[in-house]
Amino acid sequence: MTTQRPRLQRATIKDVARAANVSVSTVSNALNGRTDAMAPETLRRVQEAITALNYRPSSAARALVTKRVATIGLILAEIETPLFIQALHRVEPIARSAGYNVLLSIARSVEDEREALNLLLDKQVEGIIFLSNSGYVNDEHLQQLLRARLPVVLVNRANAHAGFDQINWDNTGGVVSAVDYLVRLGHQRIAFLHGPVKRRSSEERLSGYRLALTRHGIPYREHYVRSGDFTAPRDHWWQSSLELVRLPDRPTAIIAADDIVAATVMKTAQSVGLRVPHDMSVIGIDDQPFCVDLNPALTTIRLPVTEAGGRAVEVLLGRIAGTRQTRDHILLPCPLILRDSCGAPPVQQTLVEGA
Amino acid sequence: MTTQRPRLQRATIKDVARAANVSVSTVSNALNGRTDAMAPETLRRVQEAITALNYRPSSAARALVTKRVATIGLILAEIETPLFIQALHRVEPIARSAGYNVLLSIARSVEDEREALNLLLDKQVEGIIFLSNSGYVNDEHLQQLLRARLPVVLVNRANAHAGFDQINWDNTGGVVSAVDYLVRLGHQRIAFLHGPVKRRSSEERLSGYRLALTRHGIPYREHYVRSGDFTAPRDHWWQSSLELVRLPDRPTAIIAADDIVAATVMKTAQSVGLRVPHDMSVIGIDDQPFCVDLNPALTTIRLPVTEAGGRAVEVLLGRIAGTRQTRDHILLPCPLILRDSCGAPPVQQTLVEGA
DNA sequence: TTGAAAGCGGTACCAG
DNA sequence: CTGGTACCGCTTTCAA
Repeated sequence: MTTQRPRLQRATIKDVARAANVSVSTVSNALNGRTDAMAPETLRRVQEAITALNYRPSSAARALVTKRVATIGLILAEIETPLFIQALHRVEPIARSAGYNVLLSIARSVEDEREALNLLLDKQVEGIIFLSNSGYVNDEHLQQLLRARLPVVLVNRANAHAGFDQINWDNTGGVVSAVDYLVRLGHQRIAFLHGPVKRRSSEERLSGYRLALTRHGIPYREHYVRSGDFTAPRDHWWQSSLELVRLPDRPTAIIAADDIVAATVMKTAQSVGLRVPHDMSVIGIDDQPFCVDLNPALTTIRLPVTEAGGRAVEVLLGRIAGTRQTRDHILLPCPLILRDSCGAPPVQQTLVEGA
Repeated sequence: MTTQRPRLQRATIKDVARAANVSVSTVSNALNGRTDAMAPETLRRVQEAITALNYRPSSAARALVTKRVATIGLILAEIETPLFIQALHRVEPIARSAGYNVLLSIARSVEDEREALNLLLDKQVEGIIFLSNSGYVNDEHLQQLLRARLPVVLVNRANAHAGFDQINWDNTGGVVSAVDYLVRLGHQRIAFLHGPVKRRSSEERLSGYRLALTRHGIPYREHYVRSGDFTAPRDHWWQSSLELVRLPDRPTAIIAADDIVAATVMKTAQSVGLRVPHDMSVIGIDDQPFCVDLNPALTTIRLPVTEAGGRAVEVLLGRIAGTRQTRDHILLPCPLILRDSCGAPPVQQTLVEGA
């Protein structure tokens, strides 16, 4: 009376062997493509048994002996912009087509990241991708990965880790090209609303801003630069942009911390009667899908997050396979995507000043 | 001369046992909390050995014998809106806090889903969540899951599957409350730009639209309803909204297929000189983060995707644990989020008609 | 060309 | 309270 247990047992390799009237080794050979020196008849019987029993090799058992789990881990920092997680759309398909599964963890804090890491390590993943914001955090737990020689790729990670492959994007260059573009349009009074300080991306962008200004012989003006936190209430950005817009020497162009902030800036400008881009040019950062649907469509600096994700898997898989020897440090460009939110600065303003 | 192999072996339970001078069973007991009847001294020695050797139990070995891998699978359809994938922010943390890892797959098509499913099955995940769009697709591969009695939760899945737990949201109710709201504001000429046909969500929304109109005694007018595809070029929606806006009996309010389309509608309206909401009210669907930053901030029907994800894990984990017996079929409400894109219909228009 | 048997690293039962 | 040991399902020599 063991009918108590309705849980159907999965067929094992033994069952298949028995059904096909061969030994387990033969089944194993068939399974793993070592089929050259195998009698076609035998192979056929094995395959029939497999389908008949709906056999599916136990990956746990296989992993136990081969020490390969065909899984990589992805630790994704919980990030303000919905952009980062989109990288999964690239990461998983590439991994899967190489026969790898993706174990995902969301890290909401450093402690959380540590915990997530431990779970991945328990699962003995063959490699790990970290996709983070570029905040400076305590990274010590990464050292054990170095010691364990586990393949790791760091994407957009602030701290320098000589031992790991890294993929970043060129924040500085992105802002430089934005400023260049604005100057080319005739702007001189360019404001910059930048993101959280204590973050490498912010520092790089700010330095890009200063660098470009210097190159164009435009003085850096403190009051044209404001910073904020993405997690801060939206009022903050609204307030900052309002102040900017009300300045006696109002900037004719504003580069915003991200697309959302740019949308806020446009809204603020419009609320005080300024037209974008006629009276005020605006540039965002991120290139989120909605940019094109804003009114006007937003010119923005694209962050190549998805591409970075794709490159990350490729590098990681290469390292797992042992193909790749040297440390990679890839820097992806941040192209300026031209749309409708920028134009020449208003001329009458200059006239007013001259008066 | 085995220095050839620098790959450092992980410590095994045997190593720990040896180091602590106890048997493997004792270590295993200590590991699994069967520590009540254990001499404190022994326990201490075991723990010391564990930390000293940096021991980490092999989950593969453990899975092999316990048949539990502490992993669930999530098959996410590649969906137009970036909203769905956000559910991961809720799913993974909940799963992890219950001791489960999440294996993620992106399904770009039905065949892809089938492939992804097979990989998850190979990994012997303990349960699977499907987060899909509500397109009608060939679902036969789900039947094997039913037969295998694998815990499965279907989120936003079109076809009816009596055997599975399901979580959906109330598309019909969402649109009904949007129409109700518009009617309450005084609108009678309400247009509906709806999403891809052959999708349950579209059907439900359309029926909500018709239902609400009927209730309010407003006739259904064909030319107020247009459909489109989210993957279609944005021109399509632009074209549709332009036609709507140019109608001699122009609608005073438009419910759009999603927030992006709503943004396009607002843009189109503004481009022909209409003010939103003064001359034209607009309602979106989704409630994406940028809604609040549009000009004007978009009133929209919220899709509770993230909450659905959270509920899905809870249901799944409950079923895995055997806690849950009856099939769940949860329907989440789609609340109307009031912002600034709706107002009373323009009065002069009525006057013109009367003239 | 196929089969037998020894593990992989744990768990859990049964002795002692 | 602790130890010995038979598996779990598969891979992989090594023989036949």
